[in-house]
Amino acid sequence: MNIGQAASASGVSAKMIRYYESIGLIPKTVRTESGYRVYSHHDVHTLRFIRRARDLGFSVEQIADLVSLWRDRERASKDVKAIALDHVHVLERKIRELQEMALTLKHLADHCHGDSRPHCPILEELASEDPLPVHVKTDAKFGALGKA
Amino acid sequence: MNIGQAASASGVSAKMIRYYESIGLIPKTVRTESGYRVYSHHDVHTLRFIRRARDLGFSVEQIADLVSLWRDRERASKDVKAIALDHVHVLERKIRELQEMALTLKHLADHCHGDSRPHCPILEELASEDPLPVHVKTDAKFGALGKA
DNA sequence: TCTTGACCCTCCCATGATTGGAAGGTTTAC
DNA sequence: GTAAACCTTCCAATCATGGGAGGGTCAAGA
Repeated sequence: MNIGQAASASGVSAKMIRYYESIGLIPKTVRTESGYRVYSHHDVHTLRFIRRARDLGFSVEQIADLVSLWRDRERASKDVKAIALDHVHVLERKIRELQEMALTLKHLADHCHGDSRPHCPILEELASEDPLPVHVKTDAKFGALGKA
Repeated sequence: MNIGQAASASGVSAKMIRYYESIGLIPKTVRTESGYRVYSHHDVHTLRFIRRARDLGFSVEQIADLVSLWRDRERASKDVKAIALDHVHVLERKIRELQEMALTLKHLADHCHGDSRPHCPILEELASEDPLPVHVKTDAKFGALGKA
């Protein structure tokens, strides 16, 4: 199977498959004489595993750990669970941060007439010297939240 | 005021101040003879405005719009409100995505004994050929959610 | 057999916001 | 006068992903 077929069978783009190979998340494949990468159904299975883990928001680093646990028949399930729960906590923290932002903003927007006049509590609040009301005390690292 | 003082007064790092200048979010400042940037209290006020908007998760592009509306005494408040509400919707979508991920993961973790034995429903689910249960149907773009 | 289009290859670049560092000049306080 | 604490510019890295250029390969049809 060529990379394109492996890509559509796994849901991981050809670009990403090459990238995963380059960073060592997946091993280097066999190549044809002319240099084309060749994939087996087993490889596709692994790629699908990776894609599912990505869909759950795991980082590539965590996925590497999960894949190696997956391959390890002697693994302890607590090791897997620890990674999963750790990630749950990260997700929950992000969720809380976003909720605080959304709540604060909604509150501000509620108080803005939203008409053609210039008066606007949203801008006033942003321009204020006082601490932002309730909710907001952001971990600024979170920044603009990935790309839209 | 030097850039370091402006940074600590505004909460925006010197690095970021230079960056904001380089991308045109803030205008180029006056310089001393020796090339040091000089900031006024007014500049610091603007930087603080920017920082607050960042804390609420606005992108630099949106902040540019907000700053120009802020400066515009003839602005219509509906323009500001539109940006804010648009952002609220983006936030809410992200929140929903993360909640789906967290819920799915928690569900899987709940069914994992987390002991020293290898059996693990989390890995089984990731390795499964079937669609992920409930919750998950991710906008993969969201990926690893910024940096930990 | 030749051509064409659909593949594949490897590089490099860009994203967004931010931090880090190197190499070098300036200011300040002792 | 010197050392520390600033400042300057430029370059690189982060993380996962996509885009594209420039070039080779393969399969199907004329």
